[in-house]
Amino acid sequence: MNKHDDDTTYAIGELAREFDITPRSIRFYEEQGLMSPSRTGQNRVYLNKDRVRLKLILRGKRLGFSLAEVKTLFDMYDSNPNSAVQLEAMLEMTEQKRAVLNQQLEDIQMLMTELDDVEARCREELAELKRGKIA
Amino acid sequence: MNKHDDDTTYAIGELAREFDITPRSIRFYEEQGLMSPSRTGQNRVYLNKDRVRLKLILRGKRLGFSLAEVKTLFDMYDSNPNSAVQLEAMLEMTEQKRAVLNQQLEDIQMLMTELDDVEARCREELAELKRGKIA
DNA sequence: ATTGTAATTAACGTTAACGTAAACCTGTAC
DNA sequence: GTACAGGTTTACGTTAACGTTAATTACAAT
Repeated sequence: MNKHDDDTTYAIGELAREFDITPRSIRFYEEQGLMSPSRTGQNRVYLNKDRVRLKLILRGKRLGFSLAEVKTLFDMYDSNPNSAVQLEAMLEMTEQKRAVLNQQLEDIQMLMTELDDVEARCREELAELKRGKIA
Repeated sequence: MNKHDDDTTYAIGELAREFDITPRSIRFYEEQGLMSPSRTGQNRVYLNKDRVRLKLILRGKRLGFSLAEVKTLFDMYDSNPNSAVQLEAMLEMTEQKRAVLNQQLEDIQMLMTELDDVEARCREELAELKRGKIA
């Protein structure tokens, strides 16, 4: 029996704490059509599949996907699971993100070099100040 | 004589086309205190130093810096480059940014790895589909 | 003189992803 | 029974970085 058994249920606050987000965010994801938990009376009850969905949403965000993009992927998966079309759409999206990340890497390298320059000039001027050359 | 000679001037539309942004954006950067081009009558005239600034702004954006953060950096660089206090403040700032950039590098590496995983699983499932194992 | 192109300021509109406040219900603890 | 800790809906507020008119100006060509 696993800790995250299939019939374990969660309140909204529990999930919020576990993933370090606010209940508001979770309700917002539902409002955007990304989750649809069941209810007990008026209270939301989350099953393990909902928890997994939430995890996927957050990972998507970390990967730089917007909620709308995540929803697109979910919808495709829900309507036609494991279809070649859906898988290829997914691949296309990851490729895109990869390109963005590569661009960012390049930019960071360049900025690092510039930081080196600025820093070097700073240190030089500081040294001259201390030698009293400018005072 | 370089193509981007020191006394070459640019109209706002030229810069916009060169960097593939709108004139509105350039005016907005000025409004935020990131640039201050000179004027001919009421028209903005950009020199090479302005062009360089714009380049830096856009690189900052690609790096995920907000315009406010870029402005902070500019202000530091512009203000009193000869005072020891300012120089050391600048050094501290660059060190901080360097730390942030290193963190971002790490994050990007991790995201890349995650993308690799997602992609690999996609390709596997696609392969199985094509072998007719699921059909 | 008119058309066209590029520039200007001013000011309201937009998007994403929630934050925040109000007013309410509800089960458990004391 | 009352306080409290959680849950609920509704709905307006927030931030960044521009977009999008509108109304006007100025110069260049036909």
